[in-house]
Amino acid sequence: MSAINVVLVDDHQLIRMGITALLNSEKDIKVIGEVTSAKEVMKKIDEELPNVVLMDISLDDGDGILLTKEICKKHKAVKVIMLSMHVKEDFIQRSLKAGASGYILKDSPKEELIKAIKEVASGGKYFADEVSQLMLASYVTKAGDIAGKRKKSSGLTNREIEIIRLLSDGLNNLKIADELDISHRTVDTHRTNIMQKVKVKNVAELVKYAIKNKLIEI
Amino acid sequence: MSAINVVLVDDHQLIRMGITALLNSEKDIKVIGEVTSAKEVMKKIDEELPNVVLMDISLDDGDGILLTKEICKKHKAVKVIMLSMHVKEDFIQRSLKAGASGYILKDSPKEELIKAIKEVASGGKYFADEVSQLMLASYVTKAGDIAGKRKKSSGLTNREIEIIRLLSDGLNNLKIADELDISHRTVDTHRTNIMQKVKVKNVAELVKYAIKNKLIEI
DNA sequence: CCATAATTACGTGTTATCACGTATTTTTTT
DNA sequence: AAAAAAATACGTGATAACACGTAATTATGG
Repeated sequence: MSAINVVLVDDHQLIRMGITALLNSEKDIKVIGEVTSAKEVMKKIDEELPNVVLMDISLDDGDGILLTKEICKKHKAVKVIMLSMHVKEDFIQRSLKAGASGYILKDSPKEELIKAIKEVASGGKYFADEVSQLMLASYVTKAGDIAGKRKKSSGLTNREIEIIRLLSDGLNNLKIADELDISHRTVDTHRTNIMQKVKVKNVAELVKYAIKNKLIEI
Repeated sequence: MSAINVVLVDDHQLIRMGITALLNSEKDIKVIGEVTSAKEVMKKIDEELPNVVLMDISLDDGDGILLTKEICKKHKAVKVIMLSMHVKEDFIQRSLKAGASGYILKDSPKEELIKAIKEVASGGKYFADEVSQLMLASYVTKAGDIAGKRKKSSGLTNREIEIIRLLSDGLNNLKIADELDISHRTVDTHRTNIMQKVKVKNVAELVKYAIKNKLIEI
């Protein structure tokens, strides 16, 4: 069989080198491209059309999850595995929703990474043990519905939280509208409602609110 | 000249592989040992007596800073460079106090790591640009003198940092102008320069930058 | 004392934000 | 099925942000 072609997206040089070194020792896997910033991702994917993308979830200049969504929408055959530092329920959910086929941790043993790539390349899914465990626990309690909990504590709706995240990532109304496939006027409405609800009066304060309440990571 | 002997302390497999791969391409530097957990560190250092220790600041089963303190006390000739994921002021301060000779980030370019090792091995000190910048910003307000030592790090001016803080607090140009007793057009100029310097394109990203670099607290 | 950096300030124009609204459709809950 | 909540969308208008500039004063370091 031919080797699995992998494109690596991570802004951490050491991580990139580590993964490349690790994967190069596998003869069935070939790293055909490395991307260091969000804005170069789509171009690279379009060019290389890899079998698997290893996607860092937190890029300096963007959001790995949004990129994943884009990739999955555009190229159905390209499978994405998220690479994350921590086990965060929220991130896992959003990643899956975006279309990721796997979720592993940066301190996973090398065997796990290789297994994940092979599994995903052949159409399957793979999640790190810690992640599977969390998903199971979450499923058992209430079918993974953390939204309900947050609703009570903050009064924000899911959509509003989604928009806070995008706003905090520096997207303007038009780009958010584009992302969510709604009118920019709707985004404006959400924004107004959000500002009122969390009692802030501009984006700067909203970003701080989002960080404080762990809606986003920095 | 003989090679610089390095011992690597990090519990992340990918990071260890990355660094080793990177350093192996340098003929003046030799990785003579890798340690994955805190409790093995001292034994390894005692045995190998390396020139430089690359120390992950956050180990699963211990504290890289405490280990650094121990190493520096016991072996004056062994220099320690901290490896950190983020720019955290208190980590930097504690590391310096513990006796570290350098502080670099895991997403530093490879040249920086090599430069740091060589500099430190020859008795000097080395800090990543982002770290120097923070030290500058932080100590300039206090009585510190470190500002003068590494000032050429392409950083922000005092006024610009002041304005970032006010922007991040949610003040608009007019209020900042009022606060600082200058024209709002001047604030606009500062804002433009800041955005260009830190390479962000709106307030949301600027706030995150400020938090990341500890210019403000949340 | 001279060069450079820092701080100050303004002109002009485009685009985005924010603050009021109103209002329909869809989803969820009771 | 009815009520409530959430998500959708638009009108209008004032204000602010952002992107180009240019350019004159301070400080400050060599």
